[in-house]
Amino acid sequence: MFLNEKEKSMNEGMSLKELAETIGVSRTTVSRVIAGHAQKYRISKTMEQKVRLAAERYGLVRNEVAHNLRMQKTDTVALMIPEVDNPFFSHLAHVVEHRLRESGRMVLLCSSSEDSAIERQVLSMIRGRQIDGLLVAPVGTESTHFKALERSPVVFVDRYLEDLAIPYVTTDNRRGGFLGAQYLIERGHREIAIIQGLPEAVSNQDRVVGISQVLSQLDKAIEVVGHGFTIENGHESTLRLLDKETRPTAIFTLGNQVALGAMQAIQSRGLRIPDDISLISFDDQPYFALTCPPLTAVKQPIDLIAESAVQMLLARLESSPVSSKRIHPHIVERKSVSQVS
Amino acid sequence: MFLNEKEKSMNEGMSLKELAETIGVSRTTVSRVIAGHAQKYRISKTMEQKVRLAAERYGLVRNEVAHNLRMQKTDTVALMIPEVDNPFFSHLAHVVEHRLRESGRMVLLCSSSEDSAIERQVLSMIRGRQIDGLLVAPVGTESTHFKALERSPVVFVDRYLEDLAIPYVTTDNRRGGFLGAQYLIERGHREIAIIQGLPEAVSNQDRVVGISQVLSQLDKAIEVVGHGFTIENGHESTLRLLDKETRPTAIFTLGNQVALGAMQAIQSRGLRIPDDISLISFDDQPYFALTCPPLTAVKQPIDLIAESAVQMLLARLESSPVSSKRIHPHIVERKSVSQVS
DNA sequence: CTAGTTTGCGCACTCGAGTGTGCAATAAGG
DNA sequence: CCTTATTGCACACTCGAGTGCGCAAACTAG
Repeated sequence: MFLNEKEKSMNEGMSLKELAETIGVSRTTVSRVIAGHAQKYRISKTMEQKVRLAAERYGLVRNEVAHNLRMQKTDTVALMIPEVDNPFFSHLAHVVEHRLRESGRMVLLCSSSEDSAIERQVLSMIRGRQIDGLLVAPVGTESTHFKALERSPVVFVDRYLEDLAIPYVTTDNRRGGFLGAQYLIERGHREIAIIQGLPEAVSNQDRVVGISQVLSQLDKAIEVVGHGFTIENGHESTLRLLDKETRPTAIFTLGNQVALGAMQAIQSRGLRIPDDISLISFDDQPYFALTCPPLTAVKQPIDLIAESAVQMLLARLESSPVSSKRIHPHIVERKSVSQVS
Repeated sequence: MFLNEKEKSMNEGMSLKELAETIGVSRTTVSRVIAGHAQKYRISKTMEQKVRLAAERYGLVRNEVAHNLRMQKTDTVALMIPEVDNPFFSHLAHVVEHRLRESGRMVLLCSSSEDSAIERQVLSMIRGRQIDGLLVAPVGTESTHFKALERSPVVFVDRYLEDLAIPYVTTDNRRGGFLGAQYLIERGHREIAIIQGLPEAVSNQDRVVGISQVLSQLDKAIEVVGHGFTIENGHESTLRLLDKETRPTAIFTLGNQVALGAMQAIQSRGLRIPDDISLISFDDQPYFALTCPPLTAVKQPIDLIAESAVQMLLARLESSPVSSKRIHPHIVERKSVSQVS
């Protein structure tokens, strides 16, 4: 597009090659002036001005594809996340896009739909596209298809694969799990149910580990149910929990969408939060302050995670050494957890 | 990346050129086999098999940049939206990415941050990148920088510029505004305040027009305040409304984030919805069902909008004729609007 | 006015893949 | 067995921009 119009006459869009022809100089010269190498290649001031003016006048638009081929880079970074429409990831994408644009790069948006097969498919689609780097939240724990990328500028974000030499930025999920569980324990809860997101996701696993560290001190075995960072999972898992003979006194959901589903389910059963049952969730979102009741949550500093990940990737692009980061979450206390006597 | 490793020995990633050299045939032949043109160019079955096997064995990865240069297309579509982290747009992006991937294309994610200057900057960044098409929700009403794209495969989504010959898919915002206002009127509301999103956005303007059609029948002049599809705008505008001597009996917010801010503000003043004041919002979101109280909203069929836009773009890529679409919204009734006597 | 230096610019190559055409080797026909 | 058709493959070009190097013209110096 953009260049296949017939009306070349209008001042929009003329390739470097065409411009060279219209002003009657070689492409070489134009290329050098545009690249700012005029001095280096001893282009006369006169000629330089001539080219500059013409570029301005005719609206020079360099063919980036050709440029990319020659330069062996594309100023493009791929961002692969499980679902764009999970607020956690959409915010992440927002910050990433913003920061990368500031650095003159563009973002290729890839979604794995939490499906390892799609992840592999997408990976093969971006292979060969000569992207400069990759930011990815891997779906599962399978590391084979990332193995070949260990020496490439890749940074894991939110999730990671420990057995690979690929740096990552993530919430300290164990600590988050720990904090959340502790919060419940301190308020007298003993019958605590965990509704997890995707069991395969490392972030999820770490959250569960953190929670276990607290709950294992109790006699009770921890109950972890559910499958998927979705509203549906939250809804169905909660219904199942509520139907049991001994209902938990508190539910800890491990994802913002899961919490939404849980709330729906609890309300649909005519129960009240936190009077009848308490609810706390991992991953705080703005609207948690407005739900009924406002939800207490373990907040992940998404902006910080996203910016660190971009910084790290930019560092890797310059071959600077980087080291993985776990960022501390904290509890945002609202009104969804009651004190149990 | 992906190819700059030294260990070519491992079966990951060998370019067409390299593969040709390793099996001792010309690149031409490999290229033709891979492109499926074996028959057309009379490549022998034997040779074809040989190439196919080698491709499989060595893990052929074609250099897409070179391919793109030669083919004058990139199988990439740019999606330019104001903010990725507005749930409306993140869902839109989700569907778009999904559908385009199914068609073998990738998505270049661009954000304009509701800023016309950034929009222009981004537009110039994708110019020359030889993208196949563009899906865009334009920021304002300025059409000059899109003028040059009239004959290119561009589709406006959610917002549009009527004076350009560029097709669009959008909610029928006038009708949505009409429905929402009518809903309030029918329930006895007369003092209605509108908190708009961005006044420059066509979608917003149309909503206001639709509302006016209903409210102009009343004696009252319509009160439209606010600026921006943000939580902050919702919050501040609402506070200002609440501080007036005659408080409106109902507020109609023209964006999902605006509604969130409005709720916060109302609650912070110790007022209750819908007893003290009613609230209805444009653009329904899943969590609206869980707020306190559940919010009544004018729902836009985002999936339908996104899919239509993609369909339309794919049609344009095949030079099929397309015509713009306005999709009907409808009211999702919940509990945030009271009957006023 | 000539020898040497500097300045200014463009040729011809590169990046990696796709394609029209030509040239051998083989097969078919008489 | 020789001619003609057919098959099989690769040369050399293309896409558009970047770059080493060389060759003229202009300038300086002797």
